[in-house]
Amino acid sequence: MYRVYLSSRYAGTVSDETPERRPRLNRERVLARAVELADEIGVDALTMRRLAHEFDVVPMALYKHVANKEDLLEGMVDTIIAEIPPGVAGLAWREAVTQRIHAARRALQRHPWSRAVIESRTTKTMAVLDYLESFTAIFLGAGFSADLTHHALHAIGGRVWGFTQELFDDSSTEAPALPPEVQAAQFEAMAQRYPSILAVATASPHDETTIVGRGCDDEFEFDFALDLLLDGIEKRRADGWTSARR
Amino acid sequence: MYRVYLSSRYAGTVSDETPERRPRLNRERVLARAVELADEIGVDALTMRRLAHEFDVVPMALYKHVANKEDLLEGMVDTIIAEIPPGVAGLAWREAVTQRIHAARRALQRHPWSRAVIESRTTKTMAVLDYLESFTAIFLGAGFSADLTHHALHAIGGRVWGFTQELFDDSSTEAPALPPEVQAAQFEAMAQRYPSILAVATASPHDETTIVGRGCDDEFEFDFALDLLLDGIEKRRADGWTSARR
DNA sequence: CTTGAAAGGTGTACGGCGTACACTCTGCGG
DNA sequence: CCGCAGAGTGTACGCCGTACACCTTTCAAG
Repeated sequence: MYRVYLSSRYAGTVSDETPERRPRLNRERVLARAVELADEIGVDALTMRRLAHEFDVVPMALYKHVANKEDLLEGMVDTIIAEIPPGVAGLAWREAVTQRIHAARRALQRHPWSRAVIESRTTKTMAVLDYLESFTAIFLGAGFSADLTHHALHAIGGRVWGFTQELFDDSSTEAPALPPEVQAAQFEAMAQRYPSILAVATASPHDETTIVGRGCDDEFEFDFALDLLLDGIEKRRADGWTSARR
Repeated sequence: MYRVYLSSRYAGTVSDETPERRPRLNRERVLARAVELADEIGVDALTMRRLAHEFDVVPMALYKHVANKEDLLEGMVDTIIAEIPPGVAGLAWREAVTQRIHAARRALQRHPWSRAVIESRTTKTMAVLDYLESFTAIFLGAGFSADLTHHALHAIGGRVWGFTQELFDDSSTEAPALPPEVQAAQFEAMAQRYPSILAVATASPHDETTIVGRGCDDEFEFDFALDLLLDGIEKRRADGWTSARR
């Protein structure tokens, strides 16, 4: 019985010479593996049991390193936010903002679950606040009033993380190859009921330079919207906008 | 035994005269009660079991009316989208868009869970597409190119529903009255580490016309951001913007 | 080297979830 | 009156997060 228990604590090797003891868990290793696992199987499939299994450990073992699942997710967010490279100094505010947002976007896009998790967390961790602080400082440092900065940040919203506020979820998996006559019928019904949507949806692949069949270019959509917002913010600032008389 | 089974199918009355048979369930009643219940207890607490309990019915009874929980949520979304009043005709495009968005916002704000549920659904229901069609038609009808309309819709994104892309969750419940010296210490630490955030966060209550202590005005933030976007869209259109050379 | 406490890992168990499946009962058109 | 489709029931399964008591390992102080 003692042997059995011990053997369960050794890694894959069956021979008991040079048993190669499995390293202990710690919060960092738990979080790092959780992030990887969420990347692989999706955050919904990430359960305490599944994660524990990755370490050949019983589920409750994780609770020595994270308080509960909420704490795990919070720690995962902190982990990936730490991957955002720091901003470069000496840029004009608009370049600084754009650069920072794109850096965040690149980092967080590696983890498709980040948007849902970040947005569903209500309490902000220090890592989050640090990023937001660096972001806010850009505006104030460029001479923006606290008032305008406040509203600008609200307007940019989740885009500070590089998130798009998606409307159509284009990344969805397509329906698996319906027979052509059914597809044609669907298209016809669509054209009848949703002529405007159809006109718009089929517009973008018509550009001669674009690869045919390609849907929307996320990056382009993102930059388009961000430019709109920054244009507006710049103009409000030049006009000396203030919210005082509201 | 027969009596027992029967009695369980009668409403509150104990006397068995004029037994007042409980009306049968149907999809509409299930969805309507689900919406109410989600409003009351939050969508996370809305479970098949809890909802069934509302009807004094066994959980599996619901499955005669909805395919599964996903279908339930989808139906709930359709139900509240149906509450959005139709647009009024004959407005200039910008007024039409603003009016439509505010109508959606008013309708959906009555259901705080709507944002999370709508955004986490990947497949669009007919009600969703109908709304989007009416929205798209405004732009095309005003002479926007399909190209610009496409990108404009992406830029507006979730704001077509009146959603704000929140950054700070101001609606969170405050920490329950810490001792004042702890609060002061926290404030001091905050001021040290997050000076910019603090400056911005405390800026808005300083307006002389605002009620002191009031946080951000959601409605104002929303309109501010929407104006920014519509300004930009209007300008792109006036400039004959096109995405061709990208 | 011994020891003892802190920290890491185990095992069992509970209550909750969505829902599959087989059933009983009800209402209604013939 | 019958029979049948559809409504509602009851039981059960496999997941989930995690409380609690326990055992084992580690490591610094004696």
